[in-house]
Amino acid sequence: MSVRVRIAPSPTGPLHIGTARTALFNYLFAKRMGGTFILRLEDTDVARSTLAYEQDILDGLHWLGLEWDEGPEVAGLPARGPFGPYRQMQRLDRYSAAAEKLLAEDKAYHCYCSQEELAADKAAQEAAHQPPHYVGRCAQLSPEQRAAREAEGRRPVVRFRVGEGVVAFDDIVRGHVEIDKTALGGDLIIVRSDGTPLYHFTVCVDDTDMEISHVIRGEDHLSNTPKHILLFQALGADVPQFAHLPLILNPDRTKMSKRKSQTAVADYRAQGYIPEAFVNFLSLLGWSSGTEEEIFTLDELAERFSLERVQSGGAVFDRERLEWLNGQWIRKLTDDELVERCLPFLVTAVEVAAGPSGSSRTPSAEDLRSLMPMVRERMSTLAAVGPLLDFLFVDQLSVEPDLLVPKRWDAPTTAEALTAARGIIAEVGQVSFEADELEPPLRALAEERGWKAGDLFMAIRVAITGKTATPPLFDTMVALGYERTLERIDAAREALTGL
RNA sequence: GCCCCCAUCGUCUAGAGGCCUAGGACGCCACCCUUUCAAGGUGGAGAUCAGGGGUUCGAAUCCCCUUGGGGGCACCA
Repeated sequence: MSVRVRIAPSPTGPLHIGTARTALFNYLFAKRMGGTFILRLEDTDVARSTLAYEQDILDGLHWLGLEWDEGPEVAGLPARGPFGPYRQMQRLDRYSAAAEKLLAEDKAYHCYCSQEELAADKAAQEAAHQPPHYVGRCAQLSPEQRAAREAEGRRPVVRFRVGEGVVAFDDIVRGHVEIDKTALGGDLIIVRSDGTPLYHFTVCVDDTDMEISHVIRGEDHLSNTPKHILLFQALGADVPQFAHLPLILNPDRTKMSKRKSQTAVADYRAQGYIPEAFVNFLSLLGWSSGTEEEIFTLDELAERFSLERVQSGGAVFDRERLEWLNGQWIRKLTDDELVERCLPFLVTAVEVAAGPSGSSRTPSAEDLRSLMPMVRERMSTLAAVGPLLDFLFVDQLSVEPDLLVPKRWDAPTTAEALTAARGIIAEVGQVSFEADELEPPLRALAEERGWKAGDLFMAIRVAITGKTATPPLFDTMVALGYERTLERIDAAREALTGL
């Protein structure tokens, strides 16, 4: 039996962390088992589905490297796979055929209950402390009764007969699960009164048609699984294997949500997280290799993954850990790769630093390439290049005057030190402006005047960068250039006289 | 309310009866390196394995109960 798994996102919002993790685990399982990974778009909620969301989801999956083997036509690319269409709105005839079949076999029936009747039932059940369920008012209507309701102009929904008893299944991650049918809420609606099918039904029809062998999804679907099993059986289909993954949680241990966490994959991407780290991080939410290694590429994960090693308790999304992993992965990239990925972040950071009226030079790939060695181990996200280098490209540096004076110093000392340092720097620059040439004479100056070298360097650092945390000072001076280094020191001296 | 699931350091986890006086990682603290910030190195604090009963010569590991947490109960997906 071949392994066929799917990810079935609904384009009613941007790609969510939880969907991405589910996609990843399905992908890894398929790769590991030599199976097929399928993408199916569940777009039957026409009111909330948009093309923009669909594009965001597709972009996100591509970004993560989760290429699907079968899927719909998207953005000009043709559909792939023999089980299409892979878009639910193109499968409506399949659902109505399946519904007709269930109706014909009396496994489903037309229900004419109004929203008001249903609401009243629910209220009564609540008052009686009973679980909400459909009372079965239309379960045994005679042809005459049906005709009477039709005559009133009522449009029926299709309800699936749930019956009595217990549904049991063996979940790959949770083990044996049994749920009594009375907990299912009564006969469930599979087709709306407007004729459009509902989620639980479409999933089962599609999974059957697409010969899905394993349904790997979030734990929030565990309670729905009996409904699906019943539907599969009624459809005369083989019931797939189920594996319910632990939920990804907010810090307060509730299901991860937009309200309490950042849930859109695109937002992390925009903040400079890289896919290698993101995939690695996601893989560790609910799964572990069983060894003490934890840095893995997508391919390495695919070699090691198994559903048996999936955790059953929920996992809090820990941003600090993601950030650490991101830094690890950034340091693994080559300079060229890093330059390519960082450049857009640097460019916008420079624009922001220059301000709406300020002028600046737009950094090039060559610029960044030469600066890479001094920043790469200082970045945990791509966006971190910004504050590390933006001051090199803005024409007018704005420095907080108070910052100019090192902690142990006062303004006159600082001015004096900058003046002395300027002289030395100017002198060195006459011959060759290099980091190795600058450091010894400046250290000598500090010694001579009885200053701590660190204080002197800090004064210069702030003067030329406007910041107290920067890449190594002498490299920074060289990167800035002789002229501009002196200009900025002069500007700082001037600013100091005002203090 | 009803049903289901879950439960090891703050967080992610290792652990499938003796190897556990519970291991690793993130974070935190200290020290080293050091011109700042990082990175790196070393060390440390941090979990009576939710609690209580069993089973067993022996339990974090098996069973039961309690407690706590979460999820699901739509003409949403």
